[in-house]
Order: sequence, then C-alpha cells, then structure tokens
Amino acid sequence: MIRDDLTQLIERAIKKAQKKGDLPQFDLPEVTIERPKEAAHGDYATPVCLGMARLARMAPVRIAERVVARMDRPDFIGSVAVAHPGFINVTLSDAWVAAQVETILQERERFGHVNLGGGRRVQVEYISANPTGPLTIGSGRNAVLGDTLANVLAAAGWQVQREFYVNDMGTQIELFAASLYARYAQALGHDEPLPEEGYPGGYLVEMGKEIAAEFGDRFLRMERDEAIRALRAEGLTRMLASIKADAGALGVHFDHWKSEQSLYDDSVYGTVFNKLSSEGWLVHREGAIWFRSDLEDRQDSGSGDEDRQREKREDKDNVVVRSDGRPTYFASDIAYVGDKLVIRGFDWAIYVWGADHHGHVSRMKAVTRALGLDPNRVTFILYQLVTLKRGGELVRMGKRTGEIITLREVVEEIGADATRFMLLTRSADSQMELDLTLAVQQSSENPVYYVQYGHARIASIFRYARERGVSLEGGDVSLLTHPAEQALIRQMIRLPEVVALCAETLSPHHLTHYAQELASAFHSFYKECRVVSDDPAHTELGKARLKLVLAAKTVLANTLHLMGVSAPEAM
RNA sequence: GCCCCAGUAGCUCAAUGGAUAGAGCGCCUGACUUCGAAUCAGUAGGUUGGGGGUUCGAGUCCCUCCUGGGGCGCCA
Repeated sequence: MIRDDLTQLIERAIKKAQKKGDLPQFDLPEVTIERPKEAAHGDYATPVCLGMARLARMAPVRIAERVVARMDRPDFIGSVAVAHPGFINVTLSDAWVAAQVETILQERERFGHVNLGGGRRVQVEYISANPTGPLTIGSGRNAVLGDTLANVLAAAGWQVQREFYVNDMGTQIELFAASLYARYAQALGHDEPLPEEGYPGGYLVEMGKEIAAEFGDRFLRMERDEAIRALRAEGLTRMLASIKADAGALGVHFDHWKSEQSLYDDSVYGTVFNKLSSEGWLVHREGAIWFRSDLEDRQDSGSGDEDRQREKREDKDNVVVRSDGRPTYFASDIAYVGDKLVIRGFDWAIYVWGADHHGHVSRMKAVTRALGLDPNRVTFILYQLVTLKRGGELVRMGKRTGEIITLREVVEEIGADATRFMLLTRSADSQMELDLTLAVQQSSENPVYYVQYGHARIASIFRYARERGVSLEGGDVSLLTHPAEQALIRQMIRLPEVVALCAETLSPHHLTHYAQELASAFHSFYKECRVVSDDPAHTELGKARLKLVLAAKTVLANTLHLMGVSAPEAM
C-alpha cells in the first residue's frame, strides 16, 4: 500500500537528514500517516515533525523542511509541502493516480485485498444462538458483524472459517424439548400444560402441529421421557434448519456447525478437564468443582502479555461441574476453546458476543492462559444490544418471554441488503435503537441504495455504450485529468486501506461509510463528465472514461460484496 | 456497591491524539428535450453531557460527577 511506502519514505528521509547533520541524533518516533480531512492538505499527511520538536530542539516547521529536502520522489509523489504548524503534506501525482485505473482493471475482484494475515488461520464464530427459537433481530446484528468481519479478514489475507456453535445440550434444550412435547400433545387434543420456564412462543405451537401431522400419535405411545428425548432430536433438527434458512435469507452461510454435545462425545472435554485438574486449576468445594482464578496473578505476573482487550483479570472462581455432576455452560466453553486452538489448531479464534455476555470474557481469557495458550489468540467482539421499538413503543423481547421480533420478519419487510447495511453502519460499541415501524418506512431511503444505484448506473452506461458500438478497447487512462475523475480514482484506491483498517480494528462499520463516499465521488463525476458521446472529438476521452467507470464498478462491487450486499446491474 | 459500554447538529450515527468536528435523514434554494433525478450543486444547523487534568495539540487519554444500557448465579 502507498501508505506503507510513504511511512518508509519519511523514515528514510529523517535518518538521512540526521546523517547529513541537518537534524540532531535521536531515536526515530513512530511515523504515522493519515488522510487529511481537508482536500487542500493533500492526499496524505504526517504530523511526525510536531512530535520531534522537543527531541530535535527545533521548530517543527524547520524540521519538516529539512526532512522534505531529503525525501526521495518516487513516481507516485506529486508534490510535498510543509504546512504550519509542522505537517508534511503529500499529494499523489495525477499521472500515477490515473494509472491506478489499469491496476484495478487487472486485479478485478481481488482489488482491495491486503496481506495482513499471511495465510494464518482464523475462526470467526458468530450468531451461535440457542436453537430453541427463531433468530431475533439481535442475532441479526451478531450475524452481520461476524459475517462481514469474516469477509474482511479473508480479504486481509487470513484463512477464515465461519462457525456456528450449537448449544444442543443443557437446561435450555431440555426446556425446549419439554415445551415441544406439550405443544405436540396439545395438537393431538391432549390437555398437556407447558412446563414452568418453558418456551411460550407460537413457533412451537406450529412445530407441534407439524410433527403431529407428520408422525401422528407415535410419540404419545412412548414413555414420556423417551418421547421427550425423541422430540428433542426432531425439534433440534427442525429448529436448526429454520435458523439456517433465516441466516441464509440474510446472506449468511457457515462452513461448520459445531455441536456442544460433541465436545463431550469426542472426549475433548475430558482431555481439557484432566489437564486443568492435574495442573491444579480446579478445586473441589461445596460439592462442586471450580476453576480457580487466584492462581493467575502469581502465574504470569510481569510476563508482559499485551492483551488485545484490556480486560480486568477474573477475580472470582467459577463453577465448572455442579454438585449434581452436570457440567456448566462454562465447562463447555473451556473444552471449546481447547478444541479451537489446540485440537483444530486455529491461530486465532474470534467470538462475536452480545454485551450481555461481557462478564464471561475475563474467565475465558483466564482459562486460555491456564491451558498454557497465549490469551491474545482469543478475541471477543462485544456488540451492544439492540433495543426494539414498534411505533415508538418499547418491545421487551426474548425467546423465553415469547414476544419476538424475528430476523426473518425484518428481512422480509425491508430486504437483506438494507437490513445488513443498517445493522452494519453503527460501530459495535454503540447501542442501537431500532423502531421496526420506522425502519420499514425509511427503508427506501437507506443509504445502501445510494451505493447500489452507483453500481447500477455504471451497468446502464455499458448497456448504452454497447448499443452505440462504443468500447473501452485502447483507452488511454492518462487522459483522466479532470478534477472529478481524479477525485473518483482517489476514492477508489482507498479500498485496501479501508480493508486494513477494518481488519486491524475488527470494526467493519468503516466499510459502510467508505461505500457512501465512494458512491458520492462517482455520482459527482457522472454529473460533470460525459462518458459516452457521439462527438468525434470525444472518442479517445470516452474510451478512457469507460475504463474509469468499469474500474469504479469493480471497486463498488468489491466494497458491497465485502459487506455481503448485492451489487445490482439494474434496480 | 463494584465492573464494562455509550452520551457529538432536530433525528440516526462517523471521526488511527492532529489542521476549520463530518455524513445520511429532515428543513430551505437551485439543476432533467444528450449515458438512469434512487442523482447533482448549494444554504442553515455544534459550548462533542458538566467540571478538572495531561499534551505543542483532546470528541479521542487520566480523574470526578450526571444520564442511559449491560454485567456481577452451582442461568444460558
């Protein structure tokens, strides 16, 4: 990336200035390159000389002048300027900018990719909603974050696996099975009450009817426990199929569905448990088995580990096995992290969790450390919960309370593209309020259409060009010197930087903002510059501009696809 | 009580410690007999919740207070 080239260019210039005696000797500070907000400040800028003022005991502007004097000028540099109070502003060469159109046309769908991952393996685990009900809009935010993050990491050179963790054992699935049994029995006319704490949602009534219609009274003729066991399996299969379909409707597909139960069946849990136990991490107390966190501080004090997430250390012990012998959810999580990092050998495991699971992060980090693994190999993306309203009224929602606004409902109302874009625009840290009534009303003015319109408009230009028999063959991109053309290309070549930013900060929402800026640059260009024209004097420029808009179409499509949004040829 | 996240234009939200805090929606003014007006060009709108501090420079970092959300179970 140009940005990295610039960093090196400036670093070399500083060292050279020191060597030649223009600047005193001091340790090089980190050279940061930023994109100035003000167009007049060029394409890139660095404030590094401001920070060097004290080290060099010189005025920042003087330092900047001496650094600039020692800078090499490779072909991509247009001009370099020093600006008060000591910025170095770099403007790219217009000729080099224009030439990037050819680069984009060569790289096509790979344009925007960067190699930060170096082929290392990362697993992104997302949604992982309990398979006891349909996906909610909250799961939608999880899905969009995780899925887009996976796209971004893949574009950033990581080998990515997308995983859905299926909680197919434990209290909730038992309640689900018992609830289903009741609904099934009711469908056959029996007066079977819903269990206490059961799932009251209407979807189970439907499922009970379906199973009754398909299997008749087969399950009623069994022992009750046996029937519930059979219905649990049947219900789980149906629920997972429904979840898969709901996720698919949003364009989300998984590489692997990991069963929680399999962690026990495949003795992953046993292996991990024995390791922790033999190393003294587990303690028996009050009839239960606890993971102790008090060992932690002694273990690696001063080890200098730099957590990506500055979490508070876990300060309390947590139950792994209940006094009745049943493992807790935490027990599964322990086995699962071992499964991810050791057995399957992922270099990095990313979990996408709602903020309500925040309290579990520190104990997961603690367990990872206890297993002798680098805690930086697990990262938790926490997103703030979505509060829902309908017509201004708060909707209290939950699978266990029965009232649900399903993801499918929203996708059917406003479409997958608008849903994804809407859920992706905000950073994960911001709590969002979603009024379904308003969202439906406003879906037609969702900015996603502005971006897609740009893509469709270009497709239309090509349809028109074909009618006129105009092609881009032999187009000379060096003719692209118009300010609107240059501005558009400058936006286009930002994509790799945006991908890098999203991957480094694990915040894919930058994509939505970039997409709008890119589309805006295109629409401005379109208004100012005629692409296809009958004017003979325009022929050469027209060919060059066809190349430009094809490149723009490519970058728009790549950006949209990273977000999991379609790039329509017409709309 | 303790911990985490947030508070920025009327609304929804951006802004790797940098220059004059930006978009979209909404408001107002202009632009379609030539490639798609789901568009473009422009106007208005701000004490970045309050108060201290660090820094050459703070929306961003630290302290404190206020408001909202979430967590602190042998629940998941």
